[in-house]
Amino acid sequence: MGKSETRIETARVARTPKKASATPSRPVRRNAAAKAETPYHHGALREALLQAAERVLERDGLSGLTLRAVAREAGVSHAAPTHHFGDLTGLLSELAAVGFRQFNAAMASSCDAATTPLARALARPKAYVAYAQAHPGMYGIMFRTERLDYSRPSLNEAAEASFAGLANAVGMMRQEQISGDALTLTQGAAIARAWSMVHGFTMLLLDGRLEDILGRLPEGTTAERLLEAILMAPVTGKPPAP
Amino acid sequence: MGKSETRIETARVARTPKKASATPSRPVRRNAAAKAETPYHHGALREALLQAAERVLERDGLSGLTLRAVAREAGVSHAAPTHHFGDLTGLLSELAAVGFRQFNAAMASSCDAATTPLARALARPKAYVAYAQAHPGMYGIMFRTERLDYSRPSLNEAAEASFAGLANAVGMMRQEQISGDALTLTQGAAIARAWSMVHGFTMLLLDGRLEDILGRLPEGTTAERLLEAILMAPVTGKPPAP
DNA sequence: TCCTTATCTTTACATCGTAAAGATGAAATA
DNA sequence: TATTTCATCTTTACGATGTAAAGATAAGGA
Repeated sequence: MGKSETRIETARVARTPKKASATPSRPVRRNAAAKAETPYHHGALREALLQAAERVLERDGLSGLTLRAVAREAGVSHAAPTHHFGDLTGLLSELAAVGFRQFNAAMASSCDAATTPLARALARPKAYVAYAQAHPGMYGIMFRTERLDYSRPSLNEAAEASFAGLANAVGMMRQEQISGDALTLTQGAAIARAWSMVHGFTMLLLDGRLEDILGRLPEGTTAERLLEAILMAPVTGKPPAP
Repeated sequence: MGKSETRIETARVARTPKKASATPSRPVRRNAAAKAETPYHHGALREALLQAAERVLERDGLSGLTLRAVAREAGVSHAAPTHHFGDLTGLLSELAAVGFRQFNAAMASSCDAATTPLARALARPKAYVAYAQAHPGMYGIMFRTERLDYSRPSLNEAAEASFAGLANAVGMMRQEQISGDALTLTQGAAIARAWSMVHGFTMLLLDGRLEDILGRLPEGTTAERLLEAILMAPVTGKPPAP
């Protein structure tokens, strides 16, 4: 077990196995993304591991994202991540924090680009779904993993910002001031409804469970168009009969 | 590895290790649920494994549901499930099918019990969330696992029935006849909106992400009350201003 | 009665997460 | 400058898991 492991795990740069340092010049290490911003040879491992994790996630999906695979991708030993993240939960949590920041940035820039009130109202949910479609693995880390530690400041802060942005957008759409403290039932329901709808739509879409509906719609109807119809209906359509 | 495994895995009835069958009477086996309905000693293993899986899931959660744990719970060797389910995916898929059948039955009986039109409209989504709250592990198997094989007839059929029930309920609420073949964009949007909302609400609720909202609501507001408010608003409330 | 075959057990192996001990070099201190 | 300290990384090890393959065992038909 240990033997075969060592044989496979060392698919890296062959870093001076014992002490035969024939090249006293800066030992290069880092097979990928080792341009010049890594000042010394050890300082940027944490960041490198997070980038490697993102790469592994996009390449091999959620089930391929293991501690050892990330270490392999970064060119370090399989136990190296332990010191920086402590745990698999730690790595996933920090990666989820990265995802939340990307996610928030994408929604913010999309909202800023909108001009008309209608576009402004649709920009955020459309950017939400678009991010999830573009980064399904990352969205899975953020919302599908049960193994996240929200007591970590970075994750807590990023997720909180995401929620605040949502609540703010809903409040603006309802032309109300959201007092960060208390909420009326109607306000809370509006926020929860918006979040539930877009989150549920995204999950069902990523899981392929909307294919059944999309296939029955008029030829060439895209998921984005369906989302628009979902969002527009409660505003312009007539309410369902009781 | 093999030694310690054998030592731990055999926490069962000590079934005639080699050939020293001192008791030629029916070897009892099955430490749990071995009343009299297991006719012989091998016939009902498939069913027994599914029940064991459900037990393990409720006791140890989603992460504790492993092939070996299920076999252990059923009192058989760790490779026994392979012949019946082929794979971990197979076991999870069959278990998800069981869950979908329970789920559909719960919603159907809840709908039948409703009398007023309003109660009839709220019964299905409330039963949806109630089932998920009562069986979070099972709901996770059904909707959170990426490892399901929908080509299996049992799972495909049960999930399809769930979708058909939803579409039918939405159609009845809109007082329309759903032609099983094609859908207008408005119809598809109504179905997708209903499903997205209740599914998203359930996921956020199970993940504890609504605690933030629930804590800001008037004292003692329960998740069920919030769900009611979400569902009622688009009917009775005024639409959000553009 | 014997043999075929489905069912279950043993054994084995690669992989994973995690812990603990050993090596290594950057930085602080003298 | 020489030495020590300590954070960082590697080795080694262990239990657990999924899965494959071979061996045992009993049921039912020949």
